[in-house]
Amino acid sequence: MSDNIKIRYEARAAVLKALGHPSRLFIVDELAKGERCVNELAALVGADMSTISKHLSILKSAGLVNDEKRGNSIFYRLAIPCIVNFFSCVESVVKAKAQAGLDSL
Amino acid sequence: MSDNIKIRYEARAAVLKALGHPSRLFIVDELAKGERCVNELAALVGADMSTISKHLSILKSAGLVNDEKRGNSIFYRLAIPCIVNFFSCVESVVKAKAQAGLDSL
DNA sequence: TTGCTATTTGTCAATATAGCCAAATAGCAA
DNA sequence: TTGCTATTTGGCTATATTGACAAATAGCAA
Repeated sequence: MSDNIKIRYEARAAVLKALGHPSRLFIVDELAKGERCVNELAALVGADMSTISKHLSILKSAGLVNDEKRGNSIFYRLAIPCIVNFFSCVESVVKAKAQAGLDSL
Repeated sequence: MSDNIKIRYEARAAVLKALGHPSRLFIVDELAKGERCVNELAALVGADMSTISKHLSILKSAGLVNDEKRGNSIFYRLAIPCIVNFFSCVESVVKAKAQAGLDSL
């Protein structure tokens, strides 16, 4: 793999890596419904707000979400909504895998 | 997040996590063109065959690839080709991020 | 059998990630 | 100002990942 290609795949992998955590995936799904503040997301996920804040900063670094401060809350929203279109394909992988598991019984 | 929902998001995240590595992403892209054996992929990526083998086992555990032994080679192929459709969206995230970087200069 | 090739698995060190608590920061309200 | 809420950041430990080398396994060919 040449350096150029490597850099390109690293950039793409960073996006997928950011999505590769259950809480972050849940957050993205939630933001697909509309903007949410950190507080709300922390309650929905059921984790410490500092933990959610760090997850959001990972999503933001990956370019997946934007934030906007209003009052003393910070609202996050999806930067690129097409992300959500992929989830049905991911789900088909999960389902095919589950089916393969059943087949082997 | 209820236990049920948590388990569902963990399953989805596992798929995305498997894609969240440059070498594995490259492998998936390569397999989108057709089946390849470990040997070929190791040469293309430029890494030790044992390293590629482990990457492939991660992709396989995630349900993203299948393998078939023929002769003394093992050929891998994509299990669920829709994965590739997502890459254009990932690319748009990467590009938007790059543009945002330029804007801030 | 022996030798050769392809692949996987075990081990290990370096590195990265996750999540909690505590502390720092910022805005609003009294 | 003080206090309250929302959020981020620092520090920490536990855990997971990566990738190389060596060793084990399997199939083919002589």
